[in-house]
Amino acid sequence: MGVSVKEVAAHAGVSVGTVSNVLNRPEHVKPETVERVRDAIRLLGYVPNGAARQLREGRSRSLALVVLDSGNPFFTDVARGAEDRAADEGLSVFMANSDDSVEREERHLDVFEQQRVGGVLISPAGDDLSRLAQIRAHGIPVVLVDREAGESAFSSVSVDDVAGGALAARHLLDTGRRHLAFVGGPLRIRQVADRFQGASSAVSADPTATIRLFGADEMSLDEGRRVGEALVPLIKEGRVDGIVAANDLLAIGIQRALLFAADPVRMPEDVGLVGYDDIAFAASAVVPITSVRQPRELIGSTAVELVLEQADGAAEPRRVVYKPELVVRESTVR
Amino acid sequence: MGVSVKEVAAHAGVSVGTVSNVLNRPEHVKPETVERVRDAIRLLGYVPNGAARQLREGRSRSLALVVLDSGNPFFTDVARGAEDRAADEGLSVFMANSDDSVEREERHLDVFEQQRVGGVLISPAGDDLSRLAQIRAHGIPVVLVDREAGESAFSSVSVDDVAGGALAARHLLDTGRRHLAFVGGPLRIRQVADRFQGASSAVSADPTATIRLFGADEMSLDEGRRVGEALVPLIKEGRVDGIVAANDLLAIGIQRALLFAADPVRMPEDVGLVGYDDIAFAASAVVPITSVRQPRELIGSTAVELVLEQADGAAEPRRVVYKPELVVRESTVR
DNA sequence: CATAGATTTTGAAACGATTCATTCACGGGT
DNA sequence: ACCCGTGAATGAATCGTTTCAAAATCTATG
Repeated sequence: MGVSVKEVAAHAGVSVGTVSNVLNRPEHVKPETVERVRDAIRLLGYVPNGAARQLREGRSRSLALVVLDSGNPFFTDVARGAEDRAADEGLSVFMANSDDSVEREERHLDVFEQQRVGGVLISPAGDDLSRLAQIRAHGIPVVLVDREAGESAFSSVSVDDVAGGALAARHLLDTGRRHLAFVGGPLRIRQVADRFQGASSAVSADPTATIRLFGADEMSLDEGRRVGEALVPLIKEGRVDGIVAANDLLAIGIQRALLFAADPVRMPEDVGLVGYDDIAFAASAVVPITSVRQPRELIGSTAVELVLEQADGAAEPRRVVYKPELVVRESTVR
Repeated sequence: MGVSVKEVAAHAGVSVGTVSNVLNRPEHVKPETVERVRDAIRLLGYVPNGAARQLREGRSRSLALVVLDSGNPFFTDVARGAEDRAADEGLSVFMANSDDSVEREERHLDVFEQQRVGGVLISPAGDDLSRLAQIRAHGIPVVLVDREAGESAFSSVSVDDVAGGALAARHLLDTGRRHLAFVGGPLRIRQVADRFQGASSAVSADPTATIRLFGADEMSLDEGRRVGEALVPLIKEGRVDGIVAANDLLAIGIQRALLFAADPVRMPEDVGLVGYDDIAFAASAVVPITSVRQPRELIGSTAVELVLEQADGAAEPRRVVYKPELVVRESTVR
């Protein structure tokens, strides 16, 4: 069926060892021979068998990336960053989508573990990291993405959501707002809780300012619209003049509700709005929305970095935490 | 380093062959022995080495899915359909993103070919299918997704864009509109050209109706807004009363421009709007947008089906073409 | 021209699972 | 007591690569 080194070797009149050397250490082979072997490879259409190579080498030339939602641009960008960094190293990245399901995640991890991938970058679906500990115990480096390692001794790359929440709130205060609303939920999602905490602490630093939590059942457009409708009268009465949304979908929903109310709210005059994540839709909303941006590609490339660290030399696990950044648009200033 | 069948066999007091049988054909092994071997596996934390298995078996238990844009919900859903169907077969799916770049695609295909995946599902980036022909020549089934095979003898799964365009236009005509605008471009994208052609032919069947093409440089929100602004006066003058957008991003941009014009256009009263793809944002637009939906998960599962056909028994390549479906919302009827 | 040293090339062993022809064990029938 | 059949278990051969000690070849030098 397939063409193997053996055929190539025969065709080029050399030994299999030499073919392998041409493939992996051409500088140790006489240029003339390299030429001859390469010709044979081309002629026969030889493609090395990854399984055999991997079996011999013990570890594979690829990394696994398991994300919660492959449709989320956040993860798309993380993936891009990871792939680019991995390519520098001659590694490839297999991406898998757990879709927030623990079983799907489990299935993918099984495959990757059997495949003996060189490392796993994962944004875990549940709270149980024991499976990951197992994988690491089998010698495969694991790096948590967008989640701090906490007690567990994993390397991790994450973004400081407390700082992000503070950034958003402080910007609203700095632009003259005094009574903020934080929209987000459910609070059991750590990211949401952290962002709220950050916003709260920024507000409490200013005795003239207040903040109030408006719970959301999910982080969606429609939920944003629902909450937005409830906010309209409060804004009209001057009891809310700034809104921090826990993500951009909520923010967009909120904006729609405000702008399309029977008696529309003006933005940024009557109220300032800050979203979170800086998705593409935030920039092209009716009134472009100020948003907190996470260094997405950087997260991906750093994650690969940490996997590599763990791989060669069992370095100490490291936890990298990036600071988010504010992208100011017309929803808060003109 | 790793635990292999050998250790498991030793620990359970059986031969390696028996361990393998427990893994693959437990019904041929005495229940008592199965038990003993399973205990040993659990105790030692044995994980089969996929590379070794694959080397011996010749082909891998996984499929590759290469998409143009992993952020596009279309492909996310295709992937889900493919994964589910593959899981039924005990196969896993590795997803890779070519990001519309021929080199990225090339890199991924190299890896997959070396990995000897069981099949490749791909939405190719360029027009050159020779690399894919090569892969197939090496015994790996290839199925084109969202692109017809044309001359080439590949299996393919696609959706009839001509029918989709016709569906959109006819719906506008059926709801009383007479003068349509088709917004989309560039026309070298086959999908766009087909949709336009379908819309045109539907219109030409009705002598009282007209259709006019409004070119777009890209299929984005902002471009939609730009074209939308140009459409406002035409609608006001009654020279356009129905719009077919080549995708939902354009449609959303157009809607924004119309609703936020100095003298806003009413929808659906003054104009009807139909988008294409039925992305989530279409349903939650300010005025929810009627859209043409493609059977996305079905496309994925069918693609896997076709790969399997090609794999066992070298069946004739098949081309499956699905009909799209119209999802009616408030942008065309109240 | 002999030889040490450097450069190339060789080919067998190893990686870990599956396969399959062969051997083993155990009853039942005569 | 013997033979046969059936179900269970064995283990050597195999897949395609990489590695590395050893062999072969070449180069420079005395």
